[in-house]
Amino acid sequence: MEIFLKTVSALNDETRVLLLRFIDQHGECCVCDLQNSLDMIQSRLSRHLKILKDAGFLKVERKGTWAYYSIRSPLDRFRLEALDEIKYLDIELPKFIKTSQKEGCKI
Amino acid sequence: MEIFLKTVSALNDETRVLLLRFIDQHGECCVCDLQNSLDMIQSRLSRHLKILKDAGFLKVERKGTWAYYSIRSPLDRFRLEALDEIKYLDIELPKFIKTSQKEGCKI
DNA sequence: GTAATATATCAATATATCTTGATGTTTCAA
DNA sequence: TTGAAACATCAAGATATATTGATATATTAC
Repeated sequence: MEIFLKTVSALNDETRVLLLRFIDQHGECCVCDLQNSLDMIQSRLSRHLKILKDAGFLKVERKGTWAYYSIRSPLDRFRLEALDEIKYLDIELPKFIKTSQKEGCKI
Repeated sequence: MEIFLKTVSALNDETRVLLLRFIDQHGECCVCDLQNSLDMIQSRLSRHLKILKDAGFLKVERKGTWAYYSIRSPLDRFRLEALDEIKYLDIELPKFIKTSQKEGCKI
């Protein structure tokens, strides 16, 4: 029950649904990319990423000071279905603004 | 997005997960049956049933003063998956105490 | 009509969650 | 080792949600 509720409560926020959709669409993103692309302040973003990670949707890989978040794989059936459901929501997806590695981030 | 969040937030509560599981298991239940079986006060129950109904999981049929709640059919894919996920949670399901119609309810 | 029963809704309080700005931590480069 | 960048976490306030007891509505029996 606990795990189910953690999974569901992670989905229960518009910001996180957008994050999932965005990362699912674009693949691996670092936090500063997400900050730029989604126009969110860093603490807010960090919090939501943690919630999605703890709920089993995302994984992180650290490279130096960067943290790259991507969809965890494999996902179990229910999480996959959720992701699929989100894919077909009518969300206006912001453009991916990639700053990391290109010219440094300096957010 | 709104509908998805409504669906998900309906799932985001232990009481409602139990309710869904119970009604899914036993079929049509009236509120007083649920009160007896799940040992919940009526206002609390009524509120949660309304949330589940508004989120598309349940339907109500009124017979006289009784309100019979059951799983809405057909359910879309995501709601079905959610219900299925709930079915395999390790929930201790209370016994169904049927009072309605047998000898009147008088809760 | 009146009373009683089943259910729904409201109001108040308690609890959880989200947002923001400030502060910590880690890594890298000079 | 010092400074800067990327990220995480904390504290405070704002907002949302859950619980309870009280009240409202609707239906039935008399």
